[in-house]
Amino acid sequence: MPLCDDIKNIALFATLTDQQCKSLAASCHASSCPKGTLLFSEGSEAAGIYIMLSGRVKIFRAAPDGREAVLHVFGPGEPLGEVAVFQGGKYPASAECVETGKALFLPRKALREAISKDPGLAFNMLAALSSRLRAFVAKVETLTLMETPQRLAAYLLLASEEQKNENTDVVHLDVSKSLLAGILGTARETLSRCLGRMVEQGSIRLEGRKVFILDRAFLEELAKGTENL
Amino acid sequence: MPLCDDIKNIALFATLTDQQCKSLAASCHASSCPKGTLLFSEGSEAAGIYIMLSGRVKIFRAAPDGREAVLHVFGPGEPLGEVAVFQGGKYPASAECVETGKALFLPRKALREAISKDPGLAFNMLAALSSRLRAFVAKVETLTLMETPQRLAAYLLLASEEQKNENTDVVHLDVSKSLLAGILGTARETLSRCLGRMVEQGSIRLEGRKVFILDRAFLEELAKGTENL
DNA sequence: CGAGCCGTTGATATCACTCAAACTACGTGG
DNA sequence: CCACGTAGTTTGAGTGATATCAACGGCTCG
Repeated sequence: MPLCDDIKNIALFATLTDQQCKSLAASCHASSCPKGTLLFSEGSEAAGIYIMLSGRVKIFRAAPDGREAVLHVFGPGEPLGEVAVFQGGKYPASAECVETGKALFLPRKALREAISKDPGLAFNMLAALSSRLRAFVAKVETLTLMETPQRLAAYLLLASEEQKNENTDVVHLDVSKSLLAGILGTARETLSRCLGRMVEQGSIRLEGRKVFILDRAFLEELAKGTENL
Repeated sequence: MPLCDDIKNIALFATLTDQQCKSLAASCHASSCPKGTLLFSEGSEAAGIYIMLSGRVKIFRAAPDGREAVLHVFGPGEPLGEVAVFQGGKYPASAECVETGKALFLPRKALREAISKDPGLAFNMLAALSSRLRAFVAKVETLTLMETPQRLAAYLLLASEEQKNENTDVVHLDVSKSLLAGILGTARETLSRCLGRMVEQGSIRLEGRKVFILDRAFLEELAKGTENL
């Protein structure tokens, strides 16, 4: 069972025994997701959760006029759609693949059974939701009290934290600039202008999707609101 | 034990047996919270969760310049601070009492033990966090794609839904207008102006903290973005 | 080669924040 | 009973930032 190995590599299921993994593997299935695939849409009945094995998904809410609010971008190992399994029964947002990959689907019944049998899994799930909540807290904070340049600076610094495997000051944007604009809650044009001003001001250098941080201190001041662009 | 009765009335603990309630009651304690009390502040080490028995608390993040982003306002029966119990160990935001009342404190260890013993409680907790996440999804959506008048209209309609015990079209604001401005992610002045325009336009009537909805259809159109103020 | 997506730049208008001031309601203490 | 302080609220005027509309160049992919 190749699925079994996939499951063991998911942080959420790290505490499970081989036996439990097999049992889970029996009720779930993997499918390939070309870019553009809609995994589920807001308001639709929730059949279960998805976990990306590869590729990338954006979670968003769409307005009638076509604009959308990006809530998260999830990569491999991250579960999506759990909220609907535990409350309400319907997905609160839509999920669309933005980078071709594979997704694992796990029916809600199987997940609930696994949780009720294993308190460890319950705690992992609680921790996952909690960390999601933390992300939202940060998002609401930036949306409410920061303006676009500050949000952008904060994003770049955070991304460089996460990518500190390479100890240089290079951040590789793992999303398109359009999507990044969505993540920051602004328009493509505004993001473009902000980046332009940062380059002009000398705090960063741009090279495609690579961002070279030239003046980290300045970005930090900017994120704190001490400085202006 | 009066605490035991209090615990049974909390939705989160509805599934617990009398025995389990007693055990929980033994490890928690209630305290009075005058308006202005800071229950905890962001970044501080989390000792456990609080559950309001009466009164009201606002959860917020503060910026260095004194402005703040209001994340939630919780009333009786709602737990706060759970995120830190399951992940990270530190509170992600601050909690301040905005209406004098009483709060129950439950140490994290006691909560974790209770959850590991009772899958039902684990599911209740997962449901509570999930519904919190739904609230955040809605909040991020309004912050990202709506402007203040639309957010206000959406808030009024939602509040009138929740207060449909009285079948009239009267919404009683349970928070001060300043706090409401914080909840909507805007400035006091802007909120004041928006309300003024609504009154002028004829869709609502104001009387202290009471809002009379005169033209519900208009507010609905406004919230959808179809109409303007 | 054309279609479509991505990214940039410019011009314009509008919204909302900031600063500033007055006005209410409420409770306290003289 | 009134003067006073505080907290809450409203209004005005000015300014800055961002969304929107529009046009253009680059890129990939069929």
